[in-house]
Amino acid sequence: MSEDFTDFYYRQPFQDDQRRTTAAAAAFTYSGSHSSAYANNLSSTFSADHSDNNLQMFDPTYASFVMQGSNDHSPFSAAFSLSPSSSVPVEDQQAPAVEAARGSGEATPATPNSSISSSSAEAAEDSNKGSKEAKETLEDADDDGSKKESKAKKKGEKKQRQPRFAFMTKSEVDHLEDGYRWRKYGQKAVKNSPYPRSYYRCTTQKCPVKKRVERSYEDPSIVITTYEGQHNHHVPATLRGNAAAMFAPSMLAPPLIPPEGQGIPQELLLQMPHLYGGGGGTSNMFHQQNFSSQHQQFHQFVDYGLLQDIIPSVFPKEEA
DNA sequence: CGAGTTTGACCGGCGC
DNA sequence: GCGCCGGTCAAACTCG
Repeated sequence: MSEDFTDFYYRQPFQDDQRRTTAAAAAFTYSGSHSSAYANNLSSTFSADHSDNNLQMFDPTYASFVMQGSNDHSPFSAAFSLSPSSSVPVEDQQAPAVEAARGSGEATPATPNSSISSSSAEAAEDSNKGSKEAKETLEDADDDGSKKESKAKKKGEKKQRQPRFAFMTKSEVDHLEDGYRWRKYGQKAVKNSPYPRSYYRCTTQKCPVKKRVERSYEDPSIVITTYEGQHNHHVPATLRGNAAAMFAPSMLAPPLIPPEGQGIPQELLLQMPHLYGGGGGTSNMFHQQNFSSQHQQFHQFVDYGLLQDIIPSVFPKEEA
């Protein structure tokens, strides 16, 4: 099905962190150009990660989403495609996931429904991070000055891991504007990469959302942005231009719909349940079509605010 | 002066 | 137990 992608720009799962790669789930790709604050000719790969609850690992190439064209003025086109986990001839892109799976004991070919154990590595990270995030949230909640005390205090508790969404974005700009305001709270060198990873928190009070931004060491033109958590507020209205007006309340409670479709990546179901009509088809449900026929699905997807949240200006405003 | 960034220290988990 | 590592803290700093 990869042949269906005429404008397949870039596609590969996480490669910066093998452990996270195991959880890098559906990836779909879009490319387009626009003239906002973002870099022109931007293309992204999206991955969703619900690694802490019943992660299902599947080929990150399983689903793809391509769009081209651009902003308000220019013509716009989009394509969406789902393909069985076989068909992507770009071999190196699945290497990290597979290797990571091997690392956890089994060379799971990362097919949908291979409910994974692969998350073992991820789970390790999860538990690791889980407690930390627990502490964080607690600190946010009770603003006593002594973080370390409270952290030790509530050590036992584990906060459930927030859903994570990662985007691989071809951009020269590290920190992509997404409509929210972020405060950087850390930066770390990334192992095996010359590029550091930056940590951001949403500056809105009590908003738990964090994001990490780093460059792919394999392709420095790729920026990997990982969002974690859900905004509990709307996009600040103060942002440049009319950008804010275009934002949907993103990541605002993405619908957690029980996966019914067999063979459909759970992550995709979680994000785009409407696209599957509750069905369980495993074959290509969407092929590249012209924009008009795709637009509706696309728009529905946008309504969930994920991509729009990240790169809103790529999305068409409104259509007649 | 407030908001955001930088950066070294620190913490907890994990593997050896 | 020790070292490594990812993630976070927080003081100092910069910027508007």
